Amino acid sequence: MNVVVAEGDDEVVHLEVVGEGDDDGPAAGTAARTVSRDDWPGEVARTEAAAHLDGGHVRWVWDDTSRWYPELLRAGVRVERCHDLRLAHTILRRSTSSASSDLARADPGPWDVAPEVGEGAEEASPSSTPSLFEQWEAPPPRPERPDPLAELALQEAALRSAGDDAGRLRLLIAAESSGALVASELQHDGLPFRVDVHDATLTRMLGPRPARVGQRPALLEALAAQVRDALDVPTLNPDSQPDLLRALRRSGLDVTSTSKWELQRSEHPAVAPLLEYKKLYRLLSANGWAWMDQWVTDGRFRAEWVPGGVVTGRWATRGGGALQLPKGIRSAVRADDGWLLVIADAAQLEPRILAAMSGDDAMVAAGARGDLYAGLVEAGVVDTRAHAKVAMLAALYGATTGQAAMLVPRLARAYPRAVGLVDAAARVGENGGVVSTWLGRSSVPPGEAWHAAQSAASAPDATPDDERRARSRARDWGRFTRNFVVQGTAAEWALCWMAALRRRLASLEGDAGVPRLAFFLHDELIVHTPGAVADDVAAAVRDAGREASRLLFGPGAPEVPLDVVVAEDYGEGGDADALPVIDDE
DNA sequence: AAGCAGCGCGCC
DNA sequence: AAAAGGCGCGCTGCTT
Repeated sequence: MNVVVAEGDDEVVHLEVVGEGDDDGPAAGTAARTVSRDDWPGEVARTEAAAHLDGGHVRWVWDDTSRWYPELLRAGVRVERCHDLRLAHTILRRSTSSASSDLARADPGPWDVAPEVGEGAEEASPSSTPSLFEQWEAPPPRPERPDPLAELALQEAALRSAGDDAGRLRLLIAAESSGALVASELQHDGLPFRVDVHDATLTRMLGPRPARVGQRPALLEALAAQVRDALDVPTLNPDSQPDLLRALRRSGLDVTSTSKWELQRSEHPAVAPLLEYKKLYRLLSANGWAWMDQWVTDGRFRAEWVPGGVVTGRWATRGGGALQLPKGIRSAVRADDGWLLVIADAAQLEPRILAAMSGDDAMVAAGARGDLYAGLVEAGVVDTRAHAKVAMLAALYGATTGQAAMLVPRLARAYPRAVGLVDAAARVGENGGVVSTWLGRSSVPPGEAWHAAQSAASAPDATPDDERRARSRARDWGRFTRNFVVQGTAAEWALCWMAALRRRLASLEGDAGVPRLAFFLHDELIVHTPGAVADDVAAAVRDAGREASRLLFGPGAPEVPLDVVVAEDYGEGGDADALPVIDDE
């Protein structure tokens, strides 16, 4: 049963019950209802409960999960399933599988706008002066009230037009929508974060919190003084890149930037304190006391999670830098008393996804015993694990120089199907084409500037510079599409994993409470759980991983090994293969 | 004063 | 002397 949620005005919500659905019969008492805004969470809860009594399911169809679900969560109401029309629209509009549908061919409309920022977002501010672009172009589409029922019908038609690909697209949309529910829940529930532990870390690393904002903590100030001494510039502000670069060069360092990798190659007494200064400065500016005050409330770190925020289908976040939580401060992520964290990581996900989607049985076999990189060594493809990793990542990202130049061809000989798949995706991109993930999320075509560069190079009066630029842009886009198919399919696996886990967690309620997803990071997740059911959660995490592989690749799908740790804090450890590659032979 | 580009670096 | 995909974010210093 679908219930289409449409806004009436500020006071009321229209609910249109639609019997249509994949596996549900017609709904009893199909009807439209209008409920007051205050009553609607209760109405949602009653509808869910009634459906479950019948052994059925409700799918809430709404324009934008982030607009409706937060207020349900605040009222203590959770839903099992939804269909997020905006996210589905983006997928269907771009997918080459539904390119001939009315939905894909229509002019951009209200469903093509970016999501609103934040809960109860502020009204759009009237822009002061229209840009030149806005003056010349037609005005942007009127913010007419989108009609969810009409959009749902368009989406159903688009899915029907996809023929054999419809099943995969339906799975993708279901997973994307489930992800939207998770995203709202993650923001609502938050990640348990101990400010006392974090403050202790900051104090140990930086010195006590300065009394004044903008004042350097003591240890940072001491390092700044060492840098000034070593460079003999008493007034140097090490935070200013231009000033710092000038001072470095005056002191005889042969550097063209102030970046870490370049400094590390220089021998000078200023280098060590400067690198330490930069490290601590980063900690202070990105995750210092101000960050903690702003983003940690009531013992929870809360970020805004943005499903589909990356073109490949990965999530983005807004605020707090949730996807960049440095390893060094993760010990502050601690379970509540009596609770535990279940921390799970899909090992070497992207290479395994590539092996599975390309049907490269040899590469699947190399990963079957656990460590895929070790498997490459055992198979005699490369001589060391480090080389295996460099070769694999080079194939995924399109590196062509350095060690990759030697290693990738060996990989291609051993695994022609896998390497062939990403090479083919790269060629499509180099030619300005569009590629798609396993479930059918398609890449956006290159923009106007890209085509302009290509035309310039093929013009009769093209200079060698034009040609070089065009080739470079083409290769750039090829690396993007090369990676898109794998990164995007890995994101689909992760969405399915999370959706399958979410369903399992709902049935694991213990006396002390319900285990909740608390964090998600591309191929890694954290569940905050009552200690008594932590082992059940760990098992559910593994089961969900197997389900994700089956959903994407069918019954014989290769397994993605999971590192699952039950712990009190997020602490040290984690993925041993985290990027970037350190290429010191 | 506010917006933006580039840099640098954190994460996967 | 850089290199290979996707991001977010804070900072400086420039422009408007």
